[in-house]
Amino acid sequence: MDLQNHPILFHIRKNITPTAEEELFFISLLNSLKLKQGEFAEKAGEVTYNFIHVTSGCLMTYYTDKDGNDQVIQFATSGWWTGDLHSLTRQQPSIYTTRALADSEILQLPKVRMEELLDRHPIFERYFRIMFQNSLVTHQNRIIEAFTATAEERYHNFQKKYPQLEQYVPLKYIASYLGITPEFLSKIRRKK
Amino acid sequence: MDLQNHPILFHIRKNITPTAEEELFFISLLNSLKLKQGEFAEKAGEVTYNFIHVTSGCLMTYYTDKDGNDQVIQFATSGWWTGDLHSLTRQQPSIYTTRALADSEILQLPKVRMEELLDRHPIFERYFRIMFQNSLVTHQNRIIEAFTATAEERYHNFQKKYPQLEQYVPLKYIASYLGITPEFLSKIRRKK
DNA sequence: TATTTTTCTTAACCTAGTTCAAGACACTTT
DNA sequence: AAAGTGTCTTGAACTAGGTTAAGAAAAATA
Repeated sequence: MDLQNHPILFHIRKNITPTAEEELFFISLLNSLKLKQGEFAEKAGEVTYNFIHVTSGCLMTYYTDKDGNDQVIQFATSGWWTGDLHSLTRQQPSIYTTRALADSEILQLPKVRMEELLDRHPIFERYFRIMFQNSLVTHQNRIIEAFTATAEERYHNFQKKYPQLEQYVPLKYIASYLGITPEFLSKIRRKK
Repeated sequence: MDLQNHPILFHIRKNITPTAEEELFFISLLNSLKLKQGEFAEKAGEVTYNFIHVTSGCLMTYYTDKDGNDQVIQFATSGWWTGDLHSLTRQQPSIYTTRALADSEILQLPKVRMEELLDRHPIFERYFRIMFQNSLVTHQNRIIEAFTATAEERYHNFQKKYPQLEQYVPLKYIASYLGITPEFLSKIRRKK
């Protein structure tokens, strides 16, 4: 896809109005990448620190605990940002893994380049501030949901939020996202 | 407390380096307020949209669902920001309530003034971007914890994270924060 | 000091969700 | 077509945590 005319620019222009030069600089920092289903964009333990924008397809970001259990943090469909904020903030290896659930196109913004961007063109601070602020609302809602809704309610909310995902995402990842076992998700499905 | 020399300025200077004029302007937007234990800083349904910085004491922010159940989202001790991001972002009445758990001193930054601040002095975008980014890490950890840890583990993590809170926060709010009933928290406590 | 109100604990019973183990279904690959 | 592999379902037994209701302790008020 042509980077000079990439959909991400339209998203940016909804929130801020950079100059042509600033846009060009931003674009120059990005790695454009195609992932096949199952491929990794970022692996836990590595020190890559990319911030990732999903152009098309779908990625998931998950955390693996000491017992080897995966906990899916989020699904990122087109137009979303994802990545390991934790390691982006501190100087530590990534604790999350980001992986393609379908053939996907992504843009990678490496940590150091993001810092470069924000130092040189502080106008982008606003863009990321708004993005983080919105993301925080989503996360707060997820916390409320986790504590107050039943597994069945969470499942129906998931279906509303990601209408087409269920068709190609293996059930075990959906179950993980919902915080239940695959077996129990199977039982919920049967009831319908 | 003297606003010109307020601890919040030291926190700001750790992240950005505003001019004296910018600092003064920021300070001029803040309402300084003392709350007695039990008093409200923000009530659900109202249209105040304050962003709140806790100078001393402790506040909690909670969500009340249609059945009248409270879900505590976070405790904010000194140095923290809190408030209703949801209504801060959209033009809707607040869905969260923020209340003092102990006598507290706070700074209120009304939504419209925050916008004014960011428009006039974009350097503060960076300050809030960093703040939201850090907050997001905290929220992500809480989601992982909610789904992977047992109630007992969450309780012990809570004790580590907020060492002195348990002494003056009513058990029902701690239970709510942990996503369990007060009765079950009582059972967990007995085991020790 | 007595009284009322709120907070916390205990116990008996109940349920949402887990664990384990067996099959069923859908795929590739041969 | 057979055989192998991964994904999904089903069921029986179990456990973490909820519900209800009663009482104990503590704090507020008279």
